[in-house]
Amino acid sequence: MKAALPSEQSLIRTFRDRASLTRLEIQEATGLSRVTVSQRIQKLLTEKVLLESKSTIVSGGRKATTLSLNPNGGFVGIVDFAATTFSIALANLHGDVIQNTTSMIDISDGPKRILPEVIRQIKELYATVPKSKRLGVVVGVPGPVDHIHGRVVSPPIMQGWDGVDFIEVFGKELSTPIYLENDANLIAFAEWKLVYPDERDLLVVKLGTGIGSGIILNKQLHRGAQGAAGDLGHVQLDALKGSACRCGHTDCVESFSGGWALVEKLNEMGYKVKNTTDIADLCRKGDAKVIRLLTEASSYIGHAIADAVNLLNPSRVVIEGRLVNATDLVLATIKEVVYQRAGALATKHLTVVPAKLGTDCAVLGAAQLGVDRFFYGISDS
Amino acid sequence: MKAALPSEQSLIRTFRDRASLTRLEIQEATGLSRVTVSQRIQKLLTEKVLLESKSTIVSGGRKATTLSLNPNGGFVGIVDFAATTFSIALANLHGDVIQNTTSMIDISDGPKRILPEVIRQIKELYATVPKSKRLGVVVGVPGPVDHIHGRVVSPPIMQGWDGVDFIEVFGKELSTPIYLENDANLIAFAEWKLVYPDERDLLVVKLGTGIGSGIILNKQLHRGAQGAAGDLGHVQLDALKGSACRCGHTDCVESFSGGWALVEKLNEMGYKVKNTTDIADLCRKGDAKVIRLLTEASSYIGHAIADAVNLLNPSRVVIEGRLVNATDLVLATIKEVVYQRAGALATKHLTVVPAKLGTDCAVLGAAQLGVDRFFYGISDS
DNA sequence: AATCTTTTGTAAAACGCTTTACAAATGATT
DNA sequence: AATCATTTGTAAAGCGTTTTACAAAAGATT
Repeated sequence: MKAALPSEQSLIRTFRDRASLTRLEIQEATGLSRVTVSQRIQKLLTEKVLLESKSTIVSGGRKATTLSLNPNGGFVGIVDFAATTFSIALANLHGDVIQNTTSMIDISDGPKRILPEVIRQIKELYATVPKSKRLGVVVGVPGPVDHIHGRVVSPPIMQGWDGVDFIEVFGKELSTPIYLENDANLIAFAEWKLVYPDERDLLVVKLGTGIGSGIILNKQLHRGAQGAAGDLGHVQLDALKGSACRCGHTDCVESFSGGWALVEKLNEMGYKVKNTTDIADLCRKGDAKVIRLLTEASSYIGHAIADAVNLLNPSRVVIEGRLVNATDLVLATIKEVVYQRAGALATKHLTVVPAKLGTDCAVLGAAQLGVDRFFYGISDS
Repeated sequence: MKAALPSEQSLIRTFRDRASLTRLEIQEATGLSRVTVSQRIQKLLTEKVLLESKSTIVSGGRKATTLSLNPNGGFVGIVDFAATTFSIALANLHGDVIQNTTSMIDISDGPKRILPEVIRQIKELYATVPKSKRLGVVVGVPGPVDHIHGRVVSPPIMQGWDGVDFIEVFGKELSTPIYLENDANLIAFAEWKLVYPDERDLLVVKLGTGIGSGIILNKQLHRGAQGAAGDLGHVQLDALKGSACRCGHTDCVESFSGGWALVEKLNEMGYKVKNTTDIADLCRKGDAKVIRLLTEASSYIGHAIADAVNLLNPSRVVIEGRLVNATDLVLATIKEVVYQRAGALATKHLTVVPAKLGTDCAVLGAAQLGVDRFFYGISDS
């Protein structure tokens, strides 16, 4: 395949932000001349990269024909690991997830027992897309990712996975580009691209078994020098004196407010809970003790977020997690603490909202990330 | 003046990073063809935008002629406000500060008493550069900057300056573009461009009367949604219970570790100190009590930096301020706390160093910022 | 001094895109 | 049905750039 013309590239790229466009809108968006746009579109239509459809735009003159990207022009494979599940999915160029199967696992069983089945499934799914339309596979993992070496680094909930070279393993099996990404970043990416695409500086906090965050700054995912950015859960608070965290430190926010810590505490208090879903259920039943604990936990989370707001001054903070919807007090407490502790200027126009997307958020984010690769090439997004 | 060709733009832009280049190097850097480079350079040489000089590069063949940007092709005016001084300076296209006069003031005297003299001085200096070579004036202020409206917003040490429209005021007087910038950002920009130009993610902490920081992320200055990013000084620590900060909150790092707080504390302890210079002198004399206080202050600063490192995962942290050089214990304590409290992955390749540039750092940063505007146009840097 | 290597200049052809100009399509308005 | 507004197509000329090809300059090496 010969290299595409620069005009063709930028023309296609305009379809990243808007699903359908008229020729005129493409002219404005790309800055290309009418002639060039006309020529390129004709070519792309015969190649079936673009599709034509009559629009309904009434403008007093000839109706503009609307163009949209053929969603079947390319597909992204998705492998998303979580603590207790993994998902194998497929997305098209619109970022629509057109296939998605989730299987239960215990991730701490380690790669030797889990990887073969994962590889079998993704191989089977990815084989269904024609070779020329394979854009790559995005792999999401619940731990810090070293992007240079393509592996997870000392991930607290992925015991036995330290140093596994995902890019090597999946790349060899699938012979396609592999993009490894931390799941908090995937969630942030999803909320950004699908819900708040115009936001420039966005902080997405993930409250789950662990506590993490994905950071969008200047319309880019910020990963940090080692891919460890966004580690909100291990901000240390003196108020938590002596509280041991699974990360090896003490006094981390997560050591009190992380899902695993709450489960531990509640079991000590005589409850029988296994995970955050159980805790959420107790909240919904109105259990005062549980709600009190969760409120205290929220206030510590608020501390960490307030620090982040002081430092980054985002325009919006999104809070994701099952517990956010368990009781209004979680979000209310976080908001209260953030507005109280962070600086006046940084909080003046700050919005703190719950996440809009649901449980498949990470898969959606992976789809968006994979699609981005198609539009913008190998570069970072 | 007609619009410059795109090739000319990108050709000139290569001189932002390297002072002198051969034609071959320019070809590689721009990706332009030899012919175009040849033609454009000839034009730029006759226009005296570029200067030619024999190089000493020995390569076994004809020696390459080295080209450099004529530093007198444009000039940046600089106004830098600090708590007790203001500087009026002029820089050329190399970013060299070729004029710099500093005057003593008390910034809390307010704009009505201070601005007239500042305007008189910058007007006089800026008038010395020919109209066609005026690139604009960079104004540095010790407070948060609202970039949209061009004013400082509730600056703690700039009493009476809240809401002053710097862009309006200086713009009208000088009829030239005005760029308003927070001084911590200027310092960060200077350390980045002049000392660590290859660093992608850099945190520069400024320890002075107040405590602030400038953040370089993804090779860009991160200002935040309201220009309030980098507010490290008002991270709140529970360990400082009840300590009142001048920002109106309590328990801020600055309320203990800021220069003003240390001065207060030492005076209460019976010392007679006016500013951080006095404190530094006491440290150098080996006063154990002062050193102990400063060490404790450093540990709190370390807490705030550790949080920032967890969140941003920069590859380097630079600490600026008079007190850093007062005793080795400041940097040592900060390092110790950061490495202990921040995550293992984020600190594994982290370097914490004292600032290389001296007291004129902000002016140097303003020069670099102004020069950037020349190279990259109106866009952010 | 002759040769080699590397840098630089120049001219001609080709390419991608823009500009300009004219024309046609298509639906709304009168 | 005639007119108008808007969108779209096409052809020709021009501009900036690249590619190709040939040549010259200038210092190092032999």
